[in-house]
This record gives sequence, structure tokens and C-alpha cells, in this order.
Amino acid sequence: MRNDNLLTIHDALFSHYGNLHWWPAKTSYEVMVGAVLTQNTAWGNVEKAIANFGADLSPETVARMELDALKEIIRPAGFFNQKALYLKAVTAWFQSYGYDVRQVKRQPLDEIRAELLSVKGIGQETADSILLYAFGFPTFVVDAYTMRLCGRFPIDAGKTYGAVKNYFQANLPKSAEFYNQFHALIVINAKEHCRKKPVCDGCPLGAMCGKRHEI
DNA sequence: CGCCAGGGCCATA
DNA sequence: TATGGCCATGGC
Repeated sequence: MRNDNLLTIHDALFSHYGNLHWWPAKTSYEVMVGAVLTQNTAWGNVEKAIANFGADLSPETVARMELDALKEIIRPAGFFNQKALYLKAVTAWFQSYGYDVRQVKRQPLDEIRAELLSVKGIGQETADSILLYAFGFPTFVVDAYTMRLCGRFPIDAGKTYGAVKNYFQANLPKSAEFYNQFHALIVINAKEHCRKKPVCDGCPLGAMCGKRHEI
């Protein structure tokens, strides 16, 4: 086995979980909101917050809403004082494109990414999540699950966000669809098996994992 | 009960 | 550049 080959890992996960067609959201804007709300937060809590918006989770609504009202809606997602400000900020950024997904997609990836990183509350992971899952840009998302995977496998992907992201992008087909799918597979497997406290029984990566026998 | 979850900001050295 | 403290809820 070539355990330095990310494709080996991807193929094993894909064989097990199949095509996930992922990120649980109906609209691009909902992806943006979810990306902010899930910062260091369990997705189940994000779902409660999303549900509190009711049928009207639109950028226009959030832009118009009183800050205190927004805080109450997103309270279940935690860190609501900051996240309410973050949602206002990213919504204002989206407004500069007329809330038009097509306008955003027309811009160069590097420019859009730099813009998002300048928005309060949007760090590298949140930016890449929005770029990939809301707008379909080919940029790989490095999250805690990805870092954990790298830590447990005998691969030298680097330590910083940028290093790991570059490693993935250098060793995978440059495709938004592929990045989307692979990251989704990493998340699913991290939740089911590659937890902080590992559940190795039945893990599709099995013997590939360098820490498999050290637990 | 304590631990943890799909981070990011800010102050400090 | 690189740590450390802080933010908050809900599931287990």
C-alpha cells in the first residue's frame, strides 16, 4: 500500500460510503450561515439554530433583523454574541454582490478568498467551506477532522492550515466536485470512527491507519 | 458530572 | 510566528 497517497485513502472511504452529495443546506446562503454557526460547534446545535429561522433564512431577513433578535435565533449554536456579528458581516459582504451567487462565482478565486478572509469572523476554514460548498470553487477545506486524519496516518501533510491544504491540493485532482466529496468522506468517517476517542472497529481505512495498533 | 463539538479573535512575547 | 484565554450551547 502507498500510504503517502491520499487517493488510496479517498478510494477506501468512497468504496465504503459511496457518493455523499454533501453539505446539508438548501441554498448557498444557508451554507454560509451554517459554515459560521458550526465553528467549534456540534452540527446538531447548528440545525436547531437553522430551524429557528423558520422558512425564511434569507440574506435580506438577516440584514434587516435586529442584532438581539438574531442572537436569540442562533442561541443554540453557541458563541451567539460573536456569531451574530459574524453573520451580519458575511451577509453584508454577500450584499456587495447583490446576494447573487452567479456574480460571486464570476470572480477569481484568489480575490474572493481574500475578501472573505477580511470579513470579521471568517477564518481560513470558514472561507474555504463557503468557497467550496456555497459557490463551487475548487479549494480544499481543512478542518479539525482533516487534521486528525493527518495526525493518525503516516503522511507528512504539514502542520499549518496552509501546508495541509497545499498538500491535499497538490496530491488530488483539481476539482471542486472531488474536494467536496473527499472532505465529506473525511467528515463522515471522523464522526463514525476517527473520533477523538477512536472507534476502529469497522473503520474502512483499517490497516492503513498508522495508529491502528497504538490505541 | 466533565468532556466535547466541522474556529476565530485578540493580547501577549 | 506562535501560543493562550476567551467565547456558549446541548448531547452524551
